Amino acid sequence: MHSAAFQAPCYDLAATLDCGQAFRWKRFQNGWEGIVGKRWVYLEQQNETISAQTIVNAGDWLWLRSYLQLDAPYQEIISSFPADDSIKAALTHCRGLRILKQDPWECLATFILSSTKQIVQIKQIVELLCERFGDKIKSGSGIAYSFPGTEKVAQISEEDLRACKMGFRAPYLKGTAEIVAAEGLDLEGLSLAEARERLMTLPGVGRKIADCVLLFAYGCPLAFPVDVWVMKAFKDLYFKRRKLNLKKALKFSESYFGPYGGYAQQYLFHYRRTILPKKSNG
DNA sequence: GACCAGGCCGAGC
DNA sequence: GCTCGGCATGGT
Repeated sequence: MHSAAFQAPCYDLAATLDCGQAFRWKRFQNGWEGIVGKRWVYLEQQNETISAQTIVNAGDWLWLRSYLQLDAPYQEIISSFPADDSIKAALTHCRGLRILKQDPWECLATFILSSTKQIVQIKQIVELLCERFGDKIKSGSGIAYSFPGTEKVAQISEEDLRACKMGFRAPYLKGTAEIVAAEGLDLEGLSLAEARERLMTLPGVGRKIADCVLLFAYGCPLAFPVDVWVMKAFKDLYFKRRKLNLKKALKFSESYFGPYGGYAQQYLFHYRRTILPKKSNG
């Protein structure tokens, strides 16, 4: 076992790992187990410290610092939000919620699988895909599985993919895997709009999924995924007596929330999904 | 059983 | 440009 400890002030590890931006973390012992790249990792938080354990040599741990975004300018981020009552409430509800920096292919693939699925189901589909087609990895509880790469997924038959319960998303995943295996996924040097446009050429990838990938894997803090929960949050909090459609929501998302809008999005998403539904779901 | 889920795509206006 | 139905499957 290899261990390390990291200072992590204002970091809510549980909220961050379980808020629906990543789908492979599981509660384990007093913390969380997951796979980052080809490594199994156990994470545990105690106050302002996050401790980590791996089975294989963890090297300099920079891969984990990057994944957890431990060096993100958190105070700068949250103080850049508009100071309205809705943002304040969302911040109070989940202070310390962070945005991870995931592997681009895994993020892209899992969000292709996410459309019109509940988060618990997305996790099940991803787990099946990894168990059947990922590489075996030693874990703290026995065996875990890596996320299968583009070449691997491109080789799987649509039938076998559907058997992982992904339904109509199977040809999208396979098609995107084929393209990314051949062409890569390098968005270096592209503007946000160009990167989004490029991602949206892939099968099964529209505006929402493109923005998820840009926010959760490429570190673009202006990407702002608008999904059903964000629409509900906007209606409840910002468009109470006004009509709202997707186009208006996108315009509002781009103009109102500032340079770290994507972070604000995640706070509103988590707030609306975990607190407000108990009051009303319309 | 009805309704909905971190949507996208193609057809028809 | 827009709206709308279809798409698989399982949770609530």
